[in-house]
Amino acid sequence: MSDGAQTHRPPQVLRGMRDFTPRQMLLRQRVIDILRGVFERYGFDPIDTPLLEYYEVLAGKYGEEGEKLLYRFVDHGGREVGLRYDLTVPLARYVAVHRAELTFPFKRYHIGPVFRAERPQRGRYRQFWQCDVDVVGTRSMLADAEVLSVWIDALSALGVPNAVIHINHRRLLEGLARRAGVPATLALGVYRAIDKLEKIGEEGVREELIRLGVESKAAERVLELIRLRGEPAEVIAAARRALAGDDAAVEALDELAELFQSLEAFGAPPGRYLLDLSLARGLDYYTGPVAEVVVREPALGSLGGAGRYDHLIGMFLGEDIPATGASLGLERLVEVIDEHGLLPTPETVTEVIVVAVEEAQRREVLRLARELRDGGISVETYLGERIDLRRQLHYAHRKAIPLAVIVGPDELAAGVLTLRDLRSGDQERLPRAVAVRTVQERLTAGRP
RNA sequence: GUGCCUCUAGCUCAAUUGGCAGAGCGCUGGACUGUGGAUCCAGUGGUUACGGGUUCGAGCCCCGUGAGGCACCCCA
Repeated sequence: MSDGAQTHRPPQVLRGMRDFTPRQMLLRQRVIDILRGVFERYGFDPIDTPLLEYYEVLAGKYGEEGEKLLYRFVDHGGREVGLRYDLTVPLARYVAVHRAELTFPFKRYHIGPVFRAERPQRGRYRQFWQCDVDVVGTRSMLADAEVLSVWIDALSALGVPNAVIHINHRRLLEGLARRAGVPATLALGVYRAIDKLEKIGEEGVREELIRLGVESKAAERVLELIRLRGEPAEVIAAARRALAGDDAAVEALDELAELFQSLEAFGAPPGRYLLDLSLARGLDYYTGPVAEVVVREPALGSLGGAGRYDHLIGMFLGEDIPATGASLGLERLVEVIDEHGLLPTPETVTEVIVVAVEEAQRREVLRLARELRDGGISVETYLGERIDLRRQLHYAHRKAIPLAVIVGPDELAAGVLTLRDLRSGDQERLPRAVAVRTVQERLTAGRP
């Protein structure tokens, strides 16, 4: 607050962070409500954790690239702290802290903001919300299948069109690199390269592999393998032939076979997911099946990432507790929903405004508002200084409030009300006694 | 984090080679004393993102900062 004279800046939000209008908040809340509903129908319970963690808790979990994106600073007590980068590492810390009181397998969902110091772009912010479900304490592929089934239910509950879940397995990826004869030191770069298959094509991947120092024969074998994609059973069979003899890879294929069987048993429609041997995923802590949900229109990259991380919790505990989970990005979901006009959202929560024609009806207006609120209706009365019917209706129109109840001297004398539908312009007179019921009827009638 | 592009009224955008900052929409008031959304009339609109430099003169040229966008990197 001292050098304000030199850098005069208009009031502004920080890069990559934003304000939300009432309309945006109403949409976000609706999306969250839908997700919560799906999560809870599977028996996931909510938890929350602090936005701030000891830096040490977050350090060394995300790989070199991820580490650079951590918000890190020293608090007034001299502690090294960091803003959480995802909800998975805080969960691991949570499990380590609360281990004794948890019932395993522990199923929780967690919805809240996370922070990454990236360069912002469309659908990419420095503060964004993740919506996670995780199962802690079991190696069963049933758990992996369940979180993906949650995804599928969530996406269909939101009406997101053409979202496809790409699934792969970390140890399959490793086997693939081994089989192709890629030296272990190059493996990470190889994963990164093949993950770009969709974006830069086979030719691009080949070039990048060569540039990394992979021999051209090895590069060719990698390309052959990642070309496999599609109907899980077929891809698994083909991969079994290609990777026969590699025990770790075969085991990964067994796990995937089990996962896909379970997924089918969960009732997941076949078109929504596929086995994609080119999917890599960057986060260091994944150890088993990994998945990503992508949507083509608009092209935002992925809407979510998922995977198994059997050693992460062990980093806090000294003893491994296996876990698997799936995460959805709220702002990217909202972006898709907006783009396609799914989930039409009102401008305001107000369902009806009660207006007085003259000062003399003000008390009656408040009394009526009370009754309507007691009937579960969202009601407002005009709070401006001047009672003026025109002004009040203009206000209601601007806020897109659907109904107006008008009380003037005539209505008061006759014990009736005027109910105006601002959407259609229709207007009716009704006895005071049926006000609440009629307003409720008109509200549900006008709703799609 | 690297590179490139952009920033003018609340919004969308104009402004000749450097020469008086404009329009539409919106907003406010009125025509309309019990009726929003239509029409008409009048009014309101600016530290040209911010700070500096060059120049007689900068929205325009130069430097820095901030924010947005695109690509890379990475990812939700």
